[in-house]
Amino acid sequence: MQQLDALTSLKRTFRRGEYLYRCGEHFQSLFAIRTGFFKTQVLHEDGREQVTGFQMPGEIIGLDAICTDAHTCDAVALEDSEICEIPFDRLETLSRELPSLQRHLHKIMSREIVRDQGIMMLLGSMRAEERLAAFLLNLSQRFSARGYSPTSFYLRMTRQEIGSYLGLKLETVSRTFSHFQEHGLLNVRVREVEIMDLIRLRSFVSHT
Amino acid sequence: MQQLDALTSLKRTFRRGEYLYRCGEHFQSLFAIRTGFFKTQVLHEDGREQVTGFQMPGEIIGLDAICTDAHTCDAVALEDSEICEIPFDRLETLSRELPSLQRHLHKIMSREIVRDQGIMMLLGSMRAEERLAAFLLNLSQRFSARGYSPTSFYLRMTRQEIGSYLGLKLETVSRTFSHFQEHGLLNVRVREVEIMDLIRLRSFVSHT
DNA sequence: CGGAGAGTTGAGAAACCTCAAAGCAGGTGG
DNA sequence: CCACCTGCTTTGAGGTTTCTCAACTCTCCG
Repeated sequence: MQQLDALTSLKRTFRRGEYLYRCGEHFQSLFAIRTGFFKTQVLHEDGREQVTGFQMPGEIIGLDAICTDAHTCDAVALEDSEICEIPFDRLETLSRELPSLQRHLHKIMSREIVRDQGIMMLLGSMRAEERLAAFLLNLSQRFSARGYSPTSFYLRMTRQEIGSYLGLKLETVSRTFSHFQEHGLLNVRVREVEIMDLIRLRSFVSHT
Repeated sequence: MQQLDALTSLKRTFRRGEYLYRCGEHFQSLFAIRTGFFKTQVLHEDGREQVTGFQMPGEIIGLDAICTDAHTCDAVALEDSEICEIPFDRLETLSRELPSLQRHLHKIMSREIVRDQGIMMLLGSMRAEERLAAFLLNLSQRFSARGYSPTSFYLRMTRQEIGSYLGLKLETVSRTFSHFQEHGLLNVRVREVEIMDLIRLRSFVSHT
């Protein structure tokens, strides 16, 4: 347990807009978010960007870098944040001694794979309304799990970042928000979202 | 080493169309493909399917199931295949004793995460021609790495399966193949593909 | 030789994107 | 403390890509 504490004792803070790491940098540590909000993104050579995820407190980032010892994406703070740095070689050493830690690490990596499958589903076979509904429900569920309101929250990311994540243009995201509002599903005031009809929003994702 | 051999001694064969596992089944083992070809797919409740990957010899499948002890997708043989079953609890036990095995496992899981990121990029920000070009180049590279021709190969999957993987309809896949052929990039005869201009095909993905 | 599944091609419709203009909000410097 | 500036958001109109529906062809088996 002392060892576990030691493993998570390295804390650092980041201002909004600061990079936690950049694509290509040498990999040494995973990062656990304590407070704040991050995005991860892959940049294509021609300037196109793909946001690959939005991370909240309690989530681990950097797993993609293990396979090549170099980060394969950027991680950027979307608001002032605090993270724990977890040196990966020490995590591996410790997980050889603690089977429960080993299993936990494997589950975290596996969960990331499952999360990515869900995004593939979203990008590959849903239309704009379904994608945005799925996105909002995912945020709702994650805020809820952290003790915040599942129906009322503040978006830390721009329309363009949402669009990049969902494979849509920012105008389409904006229009879809307006569309949901017209139909009484949401109240949106720029980044402040209030879900008015969670049930109907869910039905968008599962059947329509 | 004896232990490693024991770990991979469970072999099974599958006929084309047979399921290696199905979504929801209890998770016990990872599977290493020895010969053959598989696809993995997620089925949505309303019948939509999303192909999440095509797997070749040497690749490991089942990693998604670790996090919940249940498979989150189906794995189906696309041709007669042979696999090694790797009981996961024994793999974990052994990897606690062999740091190099532990590291290897982590790299495999991380590589899967990176692969998924690449697909997100593809689905989120590429158009049909770019997607198909990227897909073909990926196959080319993987066949090449296994000692087969990088320019001439047989597709084990249907147009619909390619389309599902790439987030396109089968007609669009078919048209895009024809389009590539008209422009002298490929020769396609149904499932037999010959890449005529690898360079130009690459330029499709990186810049156009 | 016949049937079933897979693939190709065409025409029209729908979804989404592009370009453009205008409105808003938040931060900064005077 | 206010005015301005910048970046973000909204909304509209028209264009493009991809989808849908349909017909036809091909290939592989039995």
